Amino acid sequence: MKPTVHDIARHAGVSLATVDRVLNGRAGVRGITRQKVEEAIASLGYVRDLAAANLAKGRTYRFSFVLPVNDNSFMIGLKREVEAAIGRSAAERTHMDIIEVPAFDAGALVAALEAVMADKPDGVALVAIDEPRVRACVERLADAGIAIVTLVSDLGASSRHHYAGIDNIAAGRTAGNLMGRFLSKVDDRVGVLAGSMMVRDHRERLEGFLSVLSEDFPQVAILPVMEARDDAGVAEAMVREALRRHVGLNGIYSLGAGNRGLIRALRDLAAETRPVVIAHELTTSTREALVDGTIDAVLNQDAGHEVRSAIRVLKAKADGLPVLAAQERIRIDIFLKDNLP
Amino acid sequence: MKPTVHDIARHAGVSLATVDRVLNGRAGVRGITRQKVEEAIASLGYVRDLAAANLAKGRTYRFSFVLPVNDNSFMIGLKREVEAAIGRSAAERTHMDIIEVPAFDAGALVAALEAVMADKPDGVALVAIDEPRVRACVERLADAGIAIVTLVSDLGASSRHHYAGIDNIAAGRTAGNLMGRFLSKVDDRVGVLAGSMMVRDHRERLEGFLSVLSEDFPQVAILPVMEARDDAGVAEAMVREALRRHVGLNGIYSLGAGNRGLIRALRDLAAETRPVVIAHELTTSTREALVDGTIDAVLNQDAGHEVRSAIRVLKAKADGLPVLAAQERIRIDIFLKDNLP
DNA sequence: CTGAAAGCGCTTACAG
DNA sequence: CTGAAAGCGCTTACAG
Repeated sequence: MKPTVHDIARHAGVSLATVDRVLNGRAGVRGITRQKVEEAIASLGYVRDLAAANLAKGRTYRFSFVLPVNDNSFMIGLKREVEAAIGRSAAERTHMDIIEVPAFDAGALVAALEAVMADKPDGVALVAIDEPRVRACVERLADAGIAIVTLVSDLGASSRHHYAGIDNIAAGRTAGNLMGRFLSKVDDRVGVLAGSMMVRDHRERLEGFLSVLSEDFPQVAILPVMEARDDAGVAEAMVREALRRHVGLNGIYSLGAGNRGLIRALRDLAAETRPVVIAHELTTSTREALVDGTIDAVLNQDAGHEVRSAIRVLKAKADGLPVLAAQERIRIDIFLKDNLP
Repeated sequence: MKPTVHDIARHAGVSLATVDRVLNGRAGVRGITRQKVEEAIASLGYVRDLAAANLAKGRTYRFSFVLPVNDNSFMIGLKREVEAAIGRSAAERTHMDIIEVPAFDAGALVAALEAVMADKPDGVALVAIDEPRVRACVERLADAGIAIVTLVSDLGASSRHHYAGIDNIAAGRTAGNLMGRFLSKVDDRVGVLAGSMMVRDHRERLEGFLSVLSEDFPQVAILPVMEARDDAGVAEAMVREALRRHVGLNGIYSLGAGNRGLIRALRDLAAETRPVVIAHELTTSTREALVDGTIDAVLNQDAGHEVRSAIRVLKAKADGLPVLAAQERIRIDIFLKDNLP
C-alpha cells in the first residue's frame, strides 16, 4: 500500500500535526524532530495525495480570464472555450470568471488587471498587449503571488509564468516555406494582408514569413504589407485593389483576421487565375474556402487546447508543481483540405 | 457554497447512506424516498466531488498497456512515454503496467490480452493488429467490463471504446497533397516506401496518398510500392535500386519506419537531383534530414499525446464519464524545417 | 515545540 | 428499506 501520513507519524514516532508541519515546510519544528520525519518520508517513499490535501484544506482555485472584446471568429471561439471550461469546472473545485476589456487598449487592460488583483485570485490568464505599462502591471501581479499565463499573444521580457500560444515567428516561417513551394516559380509576386503591425503576433508572423522567402526563395517579389485592421470590409477592398494593380500577384499570405473579406474578393476570380493563398485560423469561412480551393492552406492555433493548457498550467503554478512542457506546447496546426478535423 | 451530501440529506430528511444509495443508483430505496432525494439533488444543483468519492472508496485505477516489441524509434518512444506516465502516476491513484508482445503476431497479442483479462484491470490500451481473433478477444474484454482503447493502430468494427491515434487515410491524403504541390509538375514519377501492406495504418496511408494523387495530380506516375518491412537496411537497398532504375524519380513517400536507410540512400545524391521526400514520424534522423534538406516534410503523431489521451479516456470510461472529443483528437502534425518543436 | 481531535465530502459495513 | 458511525489521506485550530 502507498504510505500515508499515518505511516510517517508512526515511523518517526511523532504526531500527524508534526508530520504535516514538516511536509509543508512550516516553522516550529525542532531540527532533530524534523530530521526524523524527513527520514521516514524518504525511507517510505511517501508521495502526498494532492486530492486528499485539497479536500482537507477546502482548497479551491480561483482564476480570471481577461479577454479582449473582439468580434472576429477566433476571439469569439476563444471566449466560448473558456465558457465551456467554466461549465466543466464545477466538479473540479475551480472557480473561473471572464473579464472583458476593449481590444488593443493597453490602458483598459491595465485597469482590468488592477481590479482583478484586488480580488486576489490564484491565477490570471490574459491575452496580452506587449506594452510597458502592461508588463509593469503583470510584474505587480506576479509579485502579489498570482500565477500569470499569457494567452494567444505573449509579452516581451516579463515575469509572466507561462505563454499558452503558438510560436508566431515559426508560424510565419512555415507560411513562407509553403508559399515558396506552392508558387509556380516564375515571376512570382506575393502580397501580405495583416491586421496591424502594432500587435506582436502579427509582427512576428510577418518577420518569419519574410525571412524564409528572402533566404530560400529570393526570386519571389513581395508587395508592401496591407494593414486591414482585422476588418473584413477593409481587407476585401485592399485585396481587390491589389489584384487590379498587380498583374502576376500569385500569392497572398493573410496573417491576421478578416478573412471573410479576402475570400469574397478571391471568389470573383476564375479558378485558374487565383493566387496561392495561405491564411490563419480555421473558421467556418476559411474551412469552406479550403474545401472549395480558394485557400490553399490554413495555419491554426487550437483555442480549446490553449484554454485547457492555460488552466492546467495555472493550477500547477498555484500548487507550485512543475508543468509538463511537452504537453503544454501549443502546436501550429497546418490544415490542407485533406486533413480537416 | 457548493452543496454536499449533507445538504441533500438535510433537505430530503434522510440519512447520508440513503443519499449515497440514490446518488449511485443502488437498489434498496423506496420509490418515495428516492424521489425526495432526487428532488433535493436537482433543486440544490448538486455536483459530486469525484476526488472525495475516490478517496472514500479507496478507488485506484489499474490499466495495462500492451505494446509490441519493436526496435523502431517510434515504438521505443511510445514505450518511453508510457513509462513516463507511470512515473507520474504515483500521485494519481493509478497503477499501470506495460506488457510487451512480439510485433505483428496476432496469436501472441491475443494470448497477452487473455492474460491481462484474468487480472481484471479497469482498462487496457493496446496497439492493435486488425485481425478477427484480436477483434473477438477485444470483444470479450469489453464484455468483462474492461475499458479498451486502441493506440496508434486501430481495429476495424469492434467494441473498443476509443482509438487514440491519427486518421491514417487523412495522413496519406495530406502527404499526397503536399507531394503533388511540391513536385515540379513535369514528367513526375513518385515512389512509395512502405513497411508492410499487412498493417492497417500503412494500407490506409497508401490508400489516401494514391487517391489524392489520382484525383488532383493525375499527371504524376506512381511506381510499384516498395515493402521494406520497416527495416532500414532493406529500405536503403530498395531506394538505391529504384533511384538507379527510374530516371526522373522526383518524389518519395515513406509511409512506414526504416527512414534511416532511406536517408542514407538519399544523402549520396547531389542536392539538386534529390527527389521531394515526405516521411512519417519525427525522430532524431528524420529531424536531421529535415533540417539539412534531405526530407521536405514529416508527418508526425505525438506519442506523448497519444499516451496521455489514452489514460484520460481510460479513466473517463472507468468512471462512466464522457470524454471531451475535441481534446482527445490526435492530430496529424506536419513538420517542415521551419516549425520544428 | 508538539499532539489529540475534529473535519473536508464521500462511501461502507453493520445494525436494525 | 433506512440510519449511525467509522474511515479514506490530509489539514487545522486549539491546548499544552
